[in-house]
Amino acid sequence: MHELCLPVGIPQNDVAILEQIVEKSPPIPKGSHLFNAGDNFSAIYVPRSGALKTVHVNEEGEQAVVGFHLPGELVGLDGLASDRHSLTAEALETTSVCRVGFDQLEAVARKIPALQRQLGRLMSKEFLKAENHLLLMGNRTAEARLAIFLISLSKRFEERGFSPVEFNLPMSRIDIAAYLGLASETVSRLFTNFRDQAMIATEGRLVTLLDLEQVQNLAGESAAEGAL
Amino acid sequence: MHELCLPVGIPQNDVAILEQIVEKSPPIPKGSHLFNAGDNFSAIYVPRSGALKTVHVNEEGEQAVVGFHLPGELVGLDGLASDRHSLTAEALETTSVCRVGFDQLEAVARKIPALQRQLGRLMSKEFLKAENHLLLMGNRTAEARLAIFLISLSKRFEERGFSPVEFNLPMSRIDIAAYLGLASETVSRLFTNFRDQAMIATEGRLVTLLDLEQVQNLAGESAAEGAL
DNA sequence: CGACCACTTGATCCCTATCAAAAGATGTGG
DNA sequence: CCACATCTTTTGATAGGGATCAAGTGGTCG
Repeated sequence: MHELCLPVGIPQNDVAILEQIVEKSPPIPKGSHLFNAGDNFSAIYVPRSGALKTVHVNEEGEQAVVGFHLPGELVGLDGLASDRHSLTAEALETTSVCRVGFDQLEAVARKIPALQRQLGRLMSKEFLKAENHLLLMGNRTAEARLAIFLISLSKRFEERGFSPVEFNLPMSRIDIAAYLGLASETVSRLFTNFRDQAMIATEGRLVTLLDLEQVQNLAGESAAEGAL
Repeated sequence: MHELCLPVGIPQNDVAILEQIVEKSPPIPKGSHLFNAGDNFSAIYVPRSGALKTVHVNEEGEQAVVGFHLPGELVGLDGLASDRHSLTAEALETTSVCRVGFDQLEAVARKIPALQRQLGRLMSKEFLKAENHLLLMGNRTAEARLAIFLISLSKRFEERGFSPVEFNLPMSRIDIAAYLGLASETVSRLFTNFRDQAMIATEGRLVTLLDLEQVQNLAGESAAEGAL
């Protein structure tokens, strides 16, 4: 599915039509921006390889990470409400994306009711992600936040055919901290703790989950819920 | 606009059509549920009077407040992704709502492209609200959170033709705390502090903003952003 | 090779949760 | 209409989790 740059659950017979409006862009380098807050909203994107983060930068320059986007995951719907992006999307590593012009997508969707509904579902899913993120930030210990984060990543990698127990984090500790609402020092310390308890092994950004059950314990039952 | 049970920006000529699919339900009493997490998703709602909160109740029974919904504000889109509601909507006081069957809304939208786009915008706006809530919870002091909350409420009341400086909170301190990710004691103390500094006056749930500028200072510039 | 980040680890402090208790509210049934 | 039960709100005391400040190490890129 994500080879076709289409995130999820599109009926087979509609794929051909969609393929026509998908543009494959050249890879963008690490650190560069796919779009910036304030840019006109013209398209949604799906990474084919690499990874993105979406961030909100406030007036004081602090940046809050709103989401991470692995291959096959949607980016860019934040611009739909006002025709301008409210977030900035930045490549965490060299990343190639598929671009789907929104006007064209709407035109196609108008002809195919099933696709129209899928589009609505897709938006709603983005909403649920934000909601889950919210629940993560509200009233959980730093330990639980990181545990939930690791489990969420594990699931997402697994869904994409990668190992759920050993993966490379595309993002820095600083980004993780900004995503979880913590200080980067705290995140670093937690990784150390988890390692000392033999729950995980780390080597730089390579993470191995050694005792998944224990991680899930720390995460609470909430880990069973939807992927972040 | 909210007299017609339609939240925002619907072109005049489409209103007549929409009126046909809007059902006005009898008022529901305080504490009762408009829908529960797990319920089938069949409609979206707009309060005409009263107020609602949407909550996520986890396995341990703790409840996180995801949003408050004043008259004219949309409720229920959380169910779209999976055809089941992920949240519970509870009346904070006696509340009457308009119900818009989603199948019917989709059918109408299919005939009117402009409406289709509005619907997308509406969903995206819900997404932005969640995102703002997220930024609120991440890395802000309790003081700043409450200040932002008060300013957001002020704006929303103003948009509905009520006084922006004196209003009755429909929700308890406990609900506010659960929304802001704080303990209810902390919220109570903050109200006291704000009152002691002559920023606000309170009498139970009646709040008067005495020094809006100072409240905005505490909130940081972020208060200038979108309504929560 | 040097400058600049990312990361780790340590020490300290402060904000806010938690525990406790009392004083309003609110609502119910007799 | 009052009395009792229950919930909300306030205020106090205490403790702890995580932020902050600081310094050193390691990795990366120009």
